[in-house]
Amino acid sequence: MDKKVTIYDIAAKLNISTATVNRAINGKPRVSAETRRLVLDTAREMGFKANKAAVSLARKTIKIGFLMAESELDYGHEVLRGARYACERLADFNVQGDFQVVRQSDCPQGMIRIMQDMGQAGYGGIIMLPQYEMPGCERVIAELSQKQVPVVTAVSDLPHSKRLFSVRNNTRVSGKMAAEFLAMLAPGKPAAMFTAYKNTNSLVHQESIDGFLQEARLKTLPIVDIYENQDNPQTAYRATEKLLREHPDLGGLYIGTANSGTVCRKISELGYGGKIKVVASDIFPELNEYLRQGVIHATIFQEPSNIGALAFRYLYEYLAEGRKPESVYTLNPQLVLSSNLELFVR
Amino acid sequence: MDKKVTIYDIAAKLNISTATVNRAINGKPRVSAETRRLVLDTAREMGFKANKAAVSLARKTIKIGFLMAESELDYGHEVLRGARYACERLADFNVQGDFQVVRQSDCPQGMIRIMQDMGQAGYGGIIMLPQYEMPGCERVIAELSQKQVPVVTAVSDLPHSKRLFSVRNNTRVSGKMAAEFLAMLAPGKPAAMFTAYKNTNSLVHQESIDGFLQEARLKTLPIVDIYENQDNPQTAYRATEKLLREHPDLGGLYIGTANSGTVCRKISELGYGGKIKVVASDIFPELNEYLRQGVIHATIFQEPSNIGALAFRYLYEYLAEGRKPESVYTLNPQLVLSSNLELFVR
DNA sequence: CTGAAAGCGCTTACAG
DNA sequence: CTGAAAGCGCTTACAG
Repeated sequence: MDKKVTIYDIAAKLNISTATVNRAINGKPRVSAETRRLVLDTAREMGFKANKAAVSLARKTIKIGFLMAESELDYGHEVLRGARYACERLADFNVQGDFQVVRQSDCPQGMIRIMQDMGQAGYGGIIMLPQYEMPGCERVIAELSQKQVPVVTAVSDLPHSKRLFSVRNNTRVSGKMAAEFLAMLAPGKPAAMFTAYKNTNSLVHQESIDGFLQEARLKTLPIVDIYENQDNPQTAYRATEKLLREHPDLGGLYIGTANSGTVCRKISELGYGGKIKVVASDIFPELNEYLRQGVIHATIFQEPSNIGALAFRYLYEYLAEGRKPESVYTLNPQLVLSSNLELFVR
Repeated sequence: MDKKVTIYDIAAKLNISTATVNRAINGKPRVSAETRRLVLDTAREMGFKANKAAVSLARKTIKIGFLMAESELDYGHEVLRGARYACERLADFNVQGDFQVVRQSDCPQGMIRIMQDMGQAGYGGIIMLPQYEMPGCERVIAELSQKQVPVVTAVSDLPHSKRLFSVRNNTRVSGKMAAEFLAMLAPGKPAAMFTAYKNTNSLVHQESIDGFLQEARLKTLPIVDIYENQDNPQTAYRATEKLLREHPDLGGLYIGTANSGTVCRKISELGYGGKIKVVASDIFPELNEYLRQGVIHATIFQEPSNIGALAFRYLYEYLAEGRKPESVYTLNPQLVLSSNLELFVR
């Protein structure tokens, strides 16, 4: 077991102070280029790795901001909860989270202002959940990243901005799984999909549609239509009615939105329960009952709190440990049947 | 944001030294009962929580032993890899892992001796992968836990021993998922299962059988037989032949063992590929091909390296932070189709 | 039973 | 550009 190398060892070997070693290693100013090279080289030679516990103890607190718009959906709050949880777990490592839920009516201006303030106030980095329309956001992100205050997007993404990285669901794979599953249960029968928004710039929705269609083609599953329900129960309800009226011979349905419950209720009411194979999304109160009755055959789930937790944790690791991030982190969807549902409900 | 409370704050308030506060809080000897109560009470009042970074920096190294028998299966080595990985991630927190792979011929005596040595040598705790037959093991575990050297079981369990906790797969749910999936794909048709060992005291195997049968009953899936293949490709090969000979009308098969590849090969050879719905286990090289061809319809997977990683991490948290462990930690199985396989192969 | 002090491995003003 | 020293929040011999 090779004893761990400390900055003291490097300092001693080079006959310089630990302060200089520290500056050199962490890319801080006030070191001659020559000394820096020397330190860096011997550090590598000796296999030096800074001790994280010591670092976090000695440095000043890292502040991380978290910003989301208020929403009636549970989803965002789950993400927030995950971020808070990650923050608590890191509390002993000198990080502080500042979690802000901005009123819808204040978006995007209010959110942008808070981001700017955080940039002034010495925050280490910022996590934000972008909305569909966020004019002006790209610019603030660029300004902040110029100032070395990285911004991270979660849930949705602003791929053309200067955000450091994004954490979101792998909705493409969700779509593919849904199509493959329906092709197994109702091979060759016409199938349809519900999505929140068609033809928008919303990456995650577009990707789930793409994945669904792609896999359907591969499995020769005929897709009759893709319906939009705008994340709105009312619309979902009516869209379901329309779907079943237009396609009474429907074999499979993928509900790729937050409104699985509403859609299933309508399916049941119209007497289609069990006749159509249904893949839902997320986990919601009535799910167990629908699975038991055979109205739903599977649901595709990803823990939203993980998005928040990972965004927080990865940003921390970038800030505190200089970990080079991926551009996009995607979370894996899981196929949940009635027999493993118990593993996902607390 | 309430400032964090340190032992220094407690010491100052009570006009005693931090050394005494430390002893009181960590249940160390040499403190009067009275002082201890006082310290404990004010610590609670003030909301004191020891800073983990500082603790790990100051205390002496915790040594954790890891013991497994050599095996030709990849499985154990994946578990080992996971434990090593967890150890590396904790390296900055003053933990040291000692990973030992014992020759089969030396089991269980050799393993027991090493455990005893570790107990003498001041190890903080030990992780072991029990074999089916481990006479004498229970006794050593009892001795060690008496000496405050907790032993943890992974993969398999010794539920009647004094092990601190166990980390293993949730094979009951795996069995249930397999049955439910087969009931969906081939409703009412006769189904069978392969297991490694029937009628042994091996908990994980028995639980997967129980889960499979239980769910099959629920979904009225007729189970014609359960075949044993002893984790041996030869046996698996012959058992497959026997199965198909005895039940040419078979609708579904759950391969709940490490030999999915062998079984599928035989199924293909005998021309049953695609005619029987198959749920396999684990992820192995030919899997993708079998999924594509429709020989396998799904596989049930759990990252074996997670078992090692979690065993290490939870034991560390018990040792370093006094975290009270559960008795059993089970890992969730995932249903993998061809469309999400890419997420599981590196 | 209790305390003073050194030490864990870093970072950070401060002084030069 | 460089260094001496204090400090982060604990633990641990050592002395009393």
